[in-house]
Amino acid sequence: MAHRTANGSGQTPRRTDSLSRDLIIQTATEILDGGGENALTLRALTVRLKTGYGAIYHHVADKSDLLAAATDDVITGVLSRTATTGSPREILRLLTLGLFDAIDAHPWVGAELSRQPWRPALLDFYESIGRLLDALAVPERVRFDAAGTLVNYVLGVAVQNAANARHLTGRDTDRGAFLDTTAAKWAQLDPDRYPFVHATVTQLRDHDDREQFLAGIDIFLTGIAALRST
Amino acid sequence: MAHRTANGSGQTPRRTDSLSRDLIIQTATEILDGGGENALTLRALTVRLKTGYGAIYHHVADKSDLLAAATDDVITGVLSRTATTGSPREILRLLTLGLFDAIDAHPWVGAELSRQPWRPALLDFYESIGRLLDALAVPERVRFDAAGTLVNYVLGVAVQNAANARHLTGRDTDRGAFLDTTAAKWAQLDPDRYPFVHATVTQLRDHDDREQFLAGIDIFLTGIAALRST
DNA sequence: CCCGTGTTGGATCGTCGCTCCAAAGACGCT
DNA sequence: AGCGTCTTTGGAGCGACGATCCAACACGGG
Repeated sequence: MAHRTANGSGQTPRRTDSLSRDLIIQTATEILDGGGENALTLRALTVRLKTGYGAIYHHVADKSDLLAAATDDVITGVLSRTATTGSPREILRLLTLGLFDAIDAHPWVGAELSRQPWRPALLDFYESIGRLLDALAVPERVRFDAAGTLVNYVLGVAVQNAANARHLTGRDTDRGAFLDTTAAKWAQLDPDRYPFVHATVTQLRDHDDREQFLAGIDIFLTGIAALRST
Repeated sequence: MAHRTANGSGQTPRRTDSLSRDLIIQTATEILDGGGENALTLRALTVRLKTGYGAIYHHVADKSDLLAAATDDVITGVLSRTATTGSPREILRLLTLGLFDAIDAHPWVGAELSRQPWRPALLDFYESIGRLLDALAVPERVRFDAAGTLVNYVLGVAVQNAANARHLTGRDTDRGAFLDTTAAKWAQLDPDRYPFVHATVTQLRDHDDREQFLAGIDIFLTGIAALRST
C-alpha cells in the first residue's frame, strides 16, 4: 500500500508566495459569498488556495475561529464606514441599516452571529447603540434594557435574512418567485383560522425587507422616546 | 471479511414493542434537553431506542425533519397553554413570555428556529400576534410591519438564549459565574473607548433575562401604540 | 556550509448523516 | 395450516466532513 514513505521523487511543489491568516480569511469570505454557508469546507479552502490542511491550520485555530474572524471583518467594516454626523436618531438608523445591508449582502454573517453573539465587533456596535441612546436622553436606568432590546431585534432580523438566503441558494427560484409561492400558500389557508395571515398576503408579496426593518427601528425609537418621561 | 451474508445464526432479536414517529420525536427531545443541540446524533438515537438506522429513517425523512417536528411540538404546546383572557396587551405579554420560557427551557428550539423560521407552528404564533394587534387598534396598513417586528424581536432573543445555553453546556461554570466573568472582562475595557459598556457592568451582572425580555416587549408595544394616531 | 526555526502538503483518523438490503414479523386469503 | 404480500426492522457500508500529525521543504544566521 506504499505507506507514506514511498516518497521517492514526486512531491508536489511547494507554493512560492506565502500564505497568511488574512489571505485565508479573505478567501473564506469569497467562498461564503459565492456559495452560501455550507460551501465553506476545509477541503474547498485547500483547493482554492492550492495548499494542504496543515498550512491552513498553522494560521487558524479551527473552523469556527475562521468563521468568527471573517464575521468580525465584515462588521468592523460596517462600523468604520458608518457616518457619525447628524441627529442621534439619524445616526442610529444609519448604523442599524448599515448592519442590515451588510448581512443582506453576506447572509452567512447573520448565521454566524446567531452562533456566536458578543464577538468583540458586536461589542463596538453595542457601545455605539448605548451612546446614541444616551444622546436620545434615555435614562441610565433603562438604557441597558433598551440597548439589549435593539441588539436583539437587529440580530433577529439578521437571522431571518440568513435563513431566507439559505433557503434560496441552490434553488432555481429567486426571491420574487419564493414570495409568490409563500403568498399562494398563505392565501390557501383557512380564512376562519388564519384571518390575519390571510389579510396580509398582499403586503407579504410586495413588501421590502429593508423598509420593514426600518419600520421596526422606528417603532423601537418611538417606544424609547416614551421612556424619557418615566 | 464475511460480507453481510455471514448470518448463520446470531441476528440480534427484533424489538417487540413497535416504534413510532411520536416515540422517536419524544426521545429526540429528551436527548436534546439532556445534552444540548449537538448531543442529538442518529447514532445516539439508535442506542437509546435500541434499534438501527433503517427503523428510524422509516418513520422520519431526515435529521432536519426530526428537529423540525420536535420544535413544532414544543411551540404548539406553548400556544395551546397560553391563556386567552385579559386585555390584548396582557395576552400579548403572556404569549411572547410563554415562548420565551419555552425556549429558555429548551434552548435548542431557539437554534432550530434560527435555522428554519416560518414553520407552521410559528405561523400560528404570527397569527395570534396579528389578531392581538388588531385588538389593540393598530391600523391594518402598519399591522404587517408591527407583527413582523415583534416576531423578529422574539426570534432574536431566542437565538441569544440558545447561544448562551450552548456556551454553557459542557462547561463546569453556571450562568452566574459566566456573567461574573463577562462582567469582569467588560470592566477591564478602556473606559474612554467603551464608556457605555463600562457603565452597564453592574446591570449586566445582576440582570434578569426574563425581565429584560419583557422590557423589550413593552418598548415595542409602546412604539406600536403610537401608530394608532398616524 | 550547515543546521534550526518556521512553514507547507497530504495521508490518516474518528464521527457524522444517510443509503441500502436482507431478514423478520404481521396479516389476509384459500 | 400453508402461502404470498406488505410493512417494519437492524446494521454494514459509503462519502464527506473537521481535525491531527508528521515528513519534507525553505531560508537565514553562524
